[in-house]
Amino acid sequence: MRDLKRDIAAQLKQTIMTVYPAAEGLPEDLSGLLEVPPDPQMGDYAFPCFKLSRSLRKAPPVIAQSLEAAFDAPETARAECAGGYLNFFLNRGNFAQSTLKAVLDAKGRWGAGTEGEGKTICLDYSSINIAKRFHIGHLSTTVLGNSLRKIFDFLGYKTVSINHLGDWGTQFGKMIAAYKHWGDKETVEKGGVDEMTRLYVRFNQEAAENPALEAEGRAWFKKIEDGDEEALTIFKWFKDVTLKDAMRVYDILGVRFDSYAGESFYADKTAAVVEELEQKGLLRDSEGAKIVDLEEYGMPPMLILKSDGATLYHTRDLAAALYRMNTYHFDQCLYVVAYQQDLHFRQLFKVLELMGYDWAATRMKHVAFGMVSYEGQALSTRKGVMIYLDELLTRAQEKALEIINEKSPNLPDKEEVARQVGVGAVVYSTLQNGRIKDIDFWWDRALNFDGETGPYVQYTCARCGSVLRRSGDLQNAAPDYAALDNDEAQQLLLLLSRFPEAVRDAANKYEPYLINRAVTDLAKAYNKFYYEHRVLDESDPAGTKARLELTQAVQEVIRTGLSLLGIEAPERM
RNA sequence: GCGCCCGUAGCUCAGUUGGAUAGAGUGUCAGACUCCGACUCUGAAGGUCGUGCGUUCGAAUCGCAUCGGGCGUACCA
Repeated sequence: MRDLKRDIAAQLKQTIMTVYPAAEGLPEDLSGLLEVPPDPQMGDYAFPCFKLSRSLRKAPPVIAQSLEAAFDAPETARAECAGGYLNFFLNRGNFAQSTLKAVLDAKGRWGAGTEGEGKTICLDYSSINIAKRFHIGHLSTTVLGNSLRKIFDFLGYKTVSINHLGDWGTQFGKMIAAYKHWGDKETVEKGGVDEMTRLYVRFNQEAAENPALEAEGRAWFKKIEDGDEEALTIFKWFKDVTLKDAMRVYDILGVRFDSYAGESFYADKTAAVVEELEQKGLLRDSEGAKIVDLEEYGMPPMLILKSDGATLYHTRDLAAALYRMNTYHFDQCLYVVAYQQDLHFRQLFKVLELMGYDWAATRMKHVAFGMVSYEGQALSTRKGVMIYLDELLTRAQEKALEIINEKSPNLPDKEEVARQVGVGAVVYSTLQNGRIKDIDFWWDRALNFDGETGPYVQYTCARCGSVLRRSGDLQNAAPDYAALDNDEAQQLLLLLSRFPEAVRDAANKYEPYLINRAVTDLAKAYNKFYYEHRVLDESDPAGTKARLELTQAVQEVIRTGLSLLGIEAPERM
């Protein structure tokens, strides 16, 4: 596509060089200096002349005036000075035509890119624990990671999505012991994760009175480590039951993984890491444990081996990082993990660096996000402060179905649409704000479908589809883009033209909410356009055709944006 | 104590590499729609951008200090 922003930047540069041949220090491409004015009435793009005033030793308004007089590119835009700003108003007809052509030619992939070709990104997200139920505390990592994977796919990267399962540790020995004492196969099969949790809770209760149980638990874990057949069979079965539960939620959300290599996968790969640390002289004895001292870098030491010689998650994470580099040769490895673990990752990356892996400093990123609480209280299964994901998703779908039954009783596939809308509402709200913000969960907020919500954006998309279905023969007319020479249509076109930038912004900052904003802005602008201008007008086929193209472009880009968030857009709702 | 993060409208949050009169949603109040989908649209009200000093032509944005809050701070993950 002809990039109008770049065109303006090029014309502007030429103008500056003509008027002020002595201008110095200008970048090759001025488009980075162009801004979007706060009010669309002021123009579509603006150049702040303050940037030139020092080197030219002239007042910004003077510069703006002389540039306005000399700027001559009517095909692209006209310039108008306002104080120290030079504002550009795009040539509306040309802008509409070129933007719509570009969007529609992209065939649903407007904003896609090839900048990631040949590059691999590992994304570590969701990373659930075995024998624990999927709850709202896991929502951010799952939804963020899924969206980031889609965004990087869209930009041509090869992505590897990894569910780094929490499936290693003494608690699994305890669970086996509990199972041997009080459990039976049928009850666990039927009760799933809940039953396993019950067994674990009972174990801890009884162990408080009967310390011998603790030793039993440790013994079972030792058996897992040593590859005992019975222990491994039960352990693997616990994993299968947990994953089966989780998979139900993943299916509803449309989330998938390329790898489920979790902590147990790295259990036999830690010895080599410890050996390597030893060889490189990084390991030190301290209070009976083995550590890497990081005092020089202002951090507490990283614990590698406990005083009993056992490994820790730190150790397994080191092994995992090296394994991933050797296996996938990643250009980036992202850890979508809550900010509580910030120190852990700073230590991890630093130790890798000290081991001589320079890539750790540049290619590994902790994509941190905020904490989830429930009505102001920290989540706690024990205290009953907990919302499970299947419950949330079920209630969201029920609410959606209720609204559908009321508003569109004759809709086909109501259940499927209710799933898309209900899940859309949950995912949308999770990706609505910067990821570092803490989230306090309230039911009424989670189930609100009015205002800036997923259903609102989905509704707008369906509304576009409805108009397009009704268009009939009007689709065959030749478009007259003068029909889009109004503020509402132009605002839409601007948002469409800026969508690719939003995708890249989201990728560079690991912030899907930027795409959320882009589609929301599009939906709002389309609803306003729709309200002010009738799309279908039998007496004006050419104008109608132009409005239909705009409608189709909006629908496609909203659908693209939603899919990058992990949200589906139903045809009708 | 030290480290990381956060502080913008009643509430939830945006605010681009510093740039024009600090914006949305929600809630409150008041309106619009004979019409392509009323899950729509418009308006009003609501602000010492935690506070202070500094840098700058210009600060919500950068620096320093300070107050408030969250998280972390070696044998859990």
